[in-house]
Parts: sequence; structure tokens; C-alpha cells
Amino acid sequence: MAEASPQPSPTLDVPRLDTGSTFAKEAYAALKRAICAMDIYDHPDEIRLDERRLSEGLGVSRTPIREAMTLLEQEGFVRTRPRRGIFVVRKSKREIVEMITVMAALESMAARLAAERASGADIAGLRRLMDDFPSGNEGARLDDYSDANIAFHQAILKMSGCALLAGMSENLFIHMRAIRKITIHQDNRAARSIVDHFRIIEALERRDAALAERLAREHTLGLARHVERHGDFLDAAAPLADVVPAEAGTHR
Amino acid sequence: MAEASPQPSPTLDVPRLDTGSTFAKEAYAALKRAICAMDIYDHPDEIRLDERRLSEGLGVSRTPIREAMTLLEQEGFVRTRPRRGIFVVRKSKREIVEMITVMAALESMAARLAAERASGADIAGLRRLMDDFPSGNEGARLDDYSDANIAFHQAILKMSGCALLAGMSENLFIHMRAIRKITIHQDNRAARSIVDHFRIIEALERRDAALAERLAREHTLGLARHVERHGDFLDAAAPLADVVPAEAGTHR
DNA sequence: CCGGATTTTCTGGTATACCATATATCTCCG
DNA sequence: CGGAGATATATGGTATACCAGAAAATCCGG
Repeated sequence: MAEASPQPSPTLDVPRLDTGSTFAKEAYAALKRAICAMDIYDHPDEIRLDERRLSEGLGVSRTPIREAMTLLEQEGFVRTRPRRGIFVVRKSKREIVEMITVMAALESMAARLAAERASGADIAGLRRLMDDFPSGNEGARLDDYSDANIAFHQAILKMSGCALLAGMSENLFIHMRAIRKITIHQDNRAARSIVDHFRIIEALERRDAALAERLAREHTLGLARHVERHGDFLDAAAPLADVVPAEAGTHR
Repeated sequence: MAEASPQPSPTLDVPRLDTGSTFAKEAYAALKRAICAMDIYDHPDEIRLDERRLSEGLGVSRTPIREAMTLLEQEGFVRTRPRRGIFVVRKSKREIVEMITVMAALESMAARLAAERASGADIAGLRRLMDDFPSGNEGARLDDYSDANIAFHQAILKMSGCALLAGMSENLFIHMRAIRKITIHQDNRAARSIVDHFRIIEALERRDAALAERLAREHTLGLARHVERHGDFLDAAAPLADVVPAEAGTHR
């Protein structure tokens, strides 16, 4: 960079080496990915993150790490306790239920809007997404279905045409992914889920906004009830007996 | 602090001088308050925030300021463009409509839950809140009502018993406050709003969850439609012709 | 050998210096 | 006088040093 080589080459501007990428943002993305990757609810104890160790590992200073941490904390993925450490958050059962409740609110509105405004092509695509899982094929491929399940829900959010609706549910999905992978194996939830999904698709195809909304809401609230009843394992191994008994999550 | 005076006084621990307060958090609160105070949509041009000037003004270094900025940016109150500056965000009409749509989703779910679970006392309190504005008294005290209006909506969110529901709508309220102060004067919206509110209260009193939900949704979606039709002034004086035409807000 | 006081260490919070680049200003040639 | 290029300036991004306080380790008196 010392010699500002005055090449007369007219359109050789570097391909945006800098713009858009920032150590802080990359650290944020990396940490978020890492947190999502590990199934939080398997680990027996709280996972602690060390700023200095991370900065050393990623080869950057603490500053961008701290910035990333700030974001992650606000999103509810991490909780920093002064002079103690930064810990990956393990949501309580109650918090999970609340998140699912909010999801239900967002998804039911999305379903309503999708019924009114989504293109026929999009709805057809939604059906195609689910066609790989006919309503009697459960048992096998449950893990595959777990992903398809999330894809289905996200597709509806997106089809609402309301970017904010999809955006706000994004973080909720991340927290719920781990939960879904567990609950999907319980009861007969996979099969029920598939049935529900097809009903929702039919409502969308018939452009029945009210029905689509109701079905989406009941579908997700059903999951909330399920967790409410069978999700006690979430609160089980909570080694941190700090205060903060029922603080809400995902926001300041 | 040099002499660790071994006073035998048993319960004289300092009243939490440090814990809970942090320059970064205080700066965040101060900036957020400042941003909310100024009616963004009056100012003709984008408002720029200077890290160094702010740090000088608040008497702290840039570090906590930057942390606050990171939060504010994620919440959609501020947008930082590298080497350009940090600007207070002025939401586009479309973004406002999307926010109101999300509000409708959250509020309708909250109304449903409130009808099912809120205490009679809370519902009575809600009615009391609105009793100051009988359905024919509009005209005067519109500004007062603007606040009462917001209080009403927040009360329902709170009565849902779902802290996350209330929490996620918090930032949306801030963005919408300025809008409401304008729209309340248009049409006959104040009077209509009061009527709607009383209908919602009645539904809650009758514990009619489905009705409360529907009324809350239609009430807020009505505002969305109103802004959709009459909110073009929001996009009017947009001096920054940057890219980012319809980026969503309030999330990364 | 044990329990409480002391010291040590480790951690997040803050201040500060520096860097790279986008913009603004100025210079100089046409 | 005007515009392309050089220089100056300003601003956000990053690195680093230091601080205060809490937890852990250590020490010491019994």
C-alpha cells in the first residue's frame, strides 16, 4: 500500500475488498454460527466464552469481539455478567414457550397475508416443499423433516411479503431449532405436523385468509402447549442459580 | 479505599454503586431518549451523530459510545455508513407499514391471551385508563390521548402475561410514536380509535378471546392501511439517495 | 486439619492511540 | 475560468494498555 501505483487501468477498482466486511461483523457471524451449531441443550453445564481467548483464536483484537458480543447479547444468545464471564444462554421452558407464542403471532399474521397476497407460484412451491413427506411416511427421515419443517415456516413468513415479519422471527427460529429437534421425536408430533402443514397449504390455495391464519396459529400454539407440558427438561440442569428468574429474552 | 476500615457495621454494603450501571448502558439510554425526544419526521434533513463529539459531551470515551451505537443500530434507530457518519434513521412509509403490521400480529395475540388469562382487575384498570376519553370528547386533548393510546396498547401487551410479546413491541412503539402523533389528527382517527378501544375492552370483559383478537388486529391493521394511503409524506424529504431502497428495519 | 482473612489472578469495562479510506479542499495546468 | 489530480481532513474500525472488582488460590492462626 506504500506505493500508490498510479496504474492508468481505468476500471480496476478492487472488488470491494473492504466494504461490507468488518472484523466485528465476521466475528458476529462466526460466533452466531458456532452457537447455533452446538446443541445447547445437550451440554450439561453453562458454556462460557472468553473474550481474550476468542480474540486470540480469531486473530483479531478484543474490540470487534466485544462488538459482536454486544449484538449477541441483545439478541438473547449470550449473557454477560460483569467480572464473571460471558455465557451462552440456555432458555428456560417459560422463555421457550413465550418465544413459540410470539412465533405463533407472527406466523398467523404471515399466513393471513400470504393467503391474500402470495403468488400462486409461491404457494405451489410451498406444496412441493412438503410433498417429500407424505402423510404416512414418518418414522424415517425425521431429522430431514426437522429442517423441512423450519423451511416451511420460514417460507410462509417470507410469502407474507413483509420482510420485518420474517426478520423478527429469524432469531426465534434459531433458539427453537434445538427444541424442535427434540420435540419432533416425541408423541407423534412429526405426523401431526405434516397434517397441519397440508391443511395450511390448502387454506392458502383457497385464499382463505381467516382459515390460514387460524390454522397457523393453532399449529404453533400446539407446539407451545406441548413444550409447556413436556418441556421440563429445559429447566432441569440449570447450574446458574442467579437471580433473573423469569426475565424475558431476545430483547434488552 | 486505602484503609479497609473494618467497621463492624453489619449491613452497610454500598448501595450498588457499580453494579447494573455502565457507561455503555447509560450512553445507550441517553441516546435512545434523545432520539425519541426529537420528532424525527419534522427535521428536514438526516441527523448525524458524531462519536467523538458525543463522547466529549457525555464525558466518556468513544468505546461505550460505540457500544451504544451498535445496539441502536441493531434496533434500527441509527444507521452507520463507514467513513461517512452515523445517522438517525428515518423509516420509509413501507417500513412503517411493516412495523404496524407486526404490531398488529403481536397485539392480536396479546389480546387473545389477555382475554384468556388477564385478571379482572387488570381489565378494569384498562377500562379506567380509557374512561378519561369518552367517545365524544375528541377535539381537545388530542396530544394527551396520543399518550393514552399508546398506554392502552402497551397495557394489553402486558396483560397477555407474555413478557416477550411486550418486549418485542417496545421498539416498534418508539418508531410509531411519532407517526401516531401525526395520524391522530387526520381523518377522524382519534374518535374511531376510542370506539375501537372500547370494543376491545368489552370483548376482554366478556372473555371472548377470538373477538378480542380480531378487534385488536383490525384496529391496528386499520392504522396500517391509513398510513399506506396517507403516509406518503414519510418518503417525501429523503435526502439520502443511497442504495438500500426497501431494506427491512429493527433487525440486522 | 480446618476456617476465615489475604493475596493473586482472571475478566469485563474503559480510555486512548493509530489506521485506512471517503470526502473535502486546494493546486495547478489547460 | 474550470476540471483533473494531489493533498488535507475527518470518521469509523481496530489494536492495545490499563483499571476495578469478583472469584479462586493461598496463607495463617487456632
